[in-house]
Amino acid sequence: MKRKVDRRILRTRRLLNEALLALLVERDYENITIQDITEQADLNRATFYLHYSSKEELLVAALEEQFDELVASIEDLATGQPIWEDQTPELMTFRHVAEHAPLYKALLSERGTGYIIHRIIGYIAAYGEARLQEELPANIELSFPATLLSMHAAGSLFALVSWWVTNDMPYSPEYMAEVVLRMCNEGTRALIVGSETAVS
Amino acid sequence: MKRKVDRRILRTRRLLNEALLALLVERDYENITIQDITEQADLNRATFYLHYSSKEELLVAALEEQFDELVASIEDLATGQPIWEDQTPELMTFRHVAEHAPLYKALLSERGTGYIIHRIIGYIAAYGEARLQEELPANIELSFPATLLSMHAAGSLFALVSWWVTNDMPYSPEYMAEVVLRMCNEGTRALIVGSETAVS
DNA sequence: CTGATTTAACAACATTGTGTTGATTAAGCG
DNA sequence: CGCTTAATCAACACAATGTTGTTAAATCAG
Repeated sequence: MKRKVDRRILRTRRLLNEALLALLVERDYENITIQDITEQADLNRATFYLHYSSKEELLVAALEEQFDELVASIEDLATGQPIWEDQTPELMTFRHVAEHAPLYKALLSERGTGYIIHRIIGYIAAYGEARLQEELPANIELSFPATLLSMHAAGSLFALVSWWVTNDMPYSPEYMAEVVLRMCNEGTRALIVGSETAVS
Repeated sequence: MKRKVDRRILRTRRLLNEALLALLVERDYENITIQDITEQADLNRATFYLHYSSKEELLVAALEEQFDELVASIEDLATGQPIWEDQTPELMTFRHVAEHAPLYKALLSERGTGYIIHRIIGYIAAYGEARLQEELPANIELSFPATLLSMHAAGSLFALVSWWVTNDMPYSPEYMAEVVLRMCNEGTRALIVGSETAVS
């Protein structure tokens, strides 16, 4: 049943994997060619195509390995003894990203894969932040930086719009807008200091 | 001050713009070459380089035009008479996306520019949804689909992590995790039907 | 351990896209 | 009208792609 995987295959995939991650740190993803990867890994370029059909496929494989490592450490938390009680998955995530900062920075920053996505989310966030500063009266202040709040809302809106249009718009625009508004507004309310409920 | 732009320049840019958007609907962004674009626009390939230095630059220009159209319609709302009171920017956004569905679907779907981003957000959302179903007792139900809630949280987490690592981690992981948790949890609480506060 | 079989790795190939050049044509501007 | 400059065209060297058939190495049966 469980056929032994050829040692060469494992070795080659690992080499390609490491080569891509190494190159990602020092160069934009878009500017990394398959030639570069195989050259870095000291493999023939044709060998690449025996394992992956595109750069994207390799990147996904490499990333999933990274994520699985993160998820595994989170799962360990669930089963094992919690060292500190405040070790939430969210905190683990930020710690994990900090640990592999060069990689994630290369991957998520301006000139990486998500160039356009970044622009879109940034565009939404900038608009939201401007609107926030207009609408917030002077006597109300936020307990968190407005930028974080804007990024939160922009990310949520982007993800939901993206999911919605990709899945052929299974709900009406009105319904989706209501969901976004309620989720973001309730979250926002928690961060406002000095609102009328606080003046008890 | 305001020098008149040569009519030929405007014409060429508009043609390139339209050509790219037209091609985006029927082909993946990655598989569209500059040759294709100029061919579709009936322009010489060298002409492209007189205006843009890369495909990405053209795409950004084309998208910003789209967005500006959306923002303009929102701004109209703010100054003009509101036809219906419930026309929020969020609703306008979903309507705008629905109107240009083929373009946005091509742009945001699996095989578009944001292939990797999509995978990452999807990965986070799937994990979150699984965790949600585990932790939610049977007697508590959501007033919205769990998938929407997961996408909301995943989008928020992604945007914040992305912003954080891109800006060289200006806050501690602990602080960031607290922000994410509070914003998302408060939003989530609003969507839960049957929690103890509701059983008054 | 050994030979037969499988298949990964390789070198070489034709093809396609890129980015730039310099000379020519033609459209817009005052 | 004449000046300016955008667009065209042909040609270029270069880089990356994806696919050949061949060679070498790992696996497995006996």
